[in-house]
Amino acid sequence: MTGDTHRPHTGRRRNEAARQAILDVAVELLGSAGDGPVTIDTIAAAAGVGKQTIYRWWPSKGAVLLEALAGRAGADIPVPDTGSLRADLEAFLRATFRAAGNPHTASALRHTMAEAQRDPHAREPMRDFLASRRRVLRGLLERARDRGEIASGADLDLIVDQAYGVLWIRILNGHARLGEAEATALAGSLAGQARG
Amino acid sequence: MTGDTHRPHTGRRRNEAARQAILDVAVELLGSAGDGPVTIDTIAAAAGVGKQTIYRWWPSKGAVLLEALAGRAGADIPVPDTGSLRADLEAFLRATFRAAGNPHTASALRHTMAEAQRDPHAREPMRDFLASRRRVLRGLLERARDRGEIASGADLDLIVDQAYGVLWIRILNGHARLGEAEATALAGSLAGQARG
DNA sequence: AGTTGTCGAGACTTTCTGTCTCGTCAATAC
DNA sequence: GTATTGACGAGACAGAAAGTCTCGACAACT
Repeated sequence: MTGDTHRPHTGRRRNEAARQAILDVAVELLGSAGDGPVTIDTIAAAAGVGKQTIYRWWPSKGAVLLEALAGRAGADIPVPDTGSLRADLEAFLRATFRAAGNPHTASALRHTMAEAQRDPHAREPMRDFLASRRRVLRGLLERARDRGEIASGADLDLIVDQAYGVLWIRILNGHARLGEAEATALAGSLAGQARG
Repeated sequence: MTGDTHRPHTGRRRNEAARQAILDVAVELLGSAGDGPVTIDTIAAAAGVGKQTIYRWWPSKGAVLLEALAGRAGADIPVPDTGSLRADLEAFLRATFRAAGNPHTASALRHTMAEAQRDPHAREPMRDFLASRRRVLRGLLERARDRGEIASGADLDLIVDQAYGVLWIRILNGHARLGEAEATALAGSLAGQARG
């Protein structure tokens, strides 16, 4: 990720402060844009930046939004390793659901997922982002499997998708709450399912 | 649903053939629009209809797409009632995953879900559509609970969301297959979870 | 001092949504 | 049987937003 150009690179250097300001503003707008859409002009204006500066470094709006999201979401989610599947699952899902239940975060997730459906440049970053989140949960399950708490033939990816599936469908459709109580119930279900 | 106006209603009547043509074309375009977006002009042109005819009967593009989707999806999904939770779940999820795994249907579902995130007029129809699908699965679970196959205190809505959550996150993110094998595995997991 | 490439700013093009207008046509009222 | 009413197809129009292009200014390297 750290830029090491092989050529000496003449000319003015990229303004990292502007780059960070763009991402900061994108996260901010994504979180507080329940009503209107997040536009490039709004981002540029709020970041004190020209539009071309954005398009010089990202191929599309969706790419900016995805990088902004990936830089934040998941930052505050611990990776528990207590030695108990049930306890690990509960801690992880409670933290995850609490974060995703926050209206700002939920708004950001909704907007970015919608953007990823229409912007090809956002599809792969979104896949990468979700893959990184899934990987953490899968690692937790693998440790439980190594301890013998999960049958060795169990489909861990299916368990992972059940957990994040509940999260995403509730964020996108908003038909049910997404809080710690739901996380605890889900942890119990999944742990029981894995055991059987 | 059948229109019974109280006033005699003078003037030319609504063209039901045009209405149906619009919905047919919308479904068709939703399924085959992997690349570009589905636009109002395209729908109007393909249906041989003026744009205003669309906006006279639907408040927005999203409303058209949602009504088109709701009219088709779920039409071919049986509601099994074999007396066995495991068998019912497997039959239902296999049919559901097979339908959703079809590229045309998957494309339609992705587009509509994205549209529902940005178009307020599409949010409620989408909620209604998903609620109707969830209701079928929940009914299946309730029958199993009445038979004693599921603990009476179990959170049926959570089980429902685990099933549809897997479906939606895989449709939207495309990181894993969505076929009958996956449906069978999921049915086994959920049935085992409910039993415990 | 000259070259190169970024900077903020903003005009511009393109695409799409949703509105408005027009002349036409069908169903009811008189 | 003619007038009224309102939907019809067609398409011009306005507004929003993405993404491109150009400008003069500025910073880093030769």
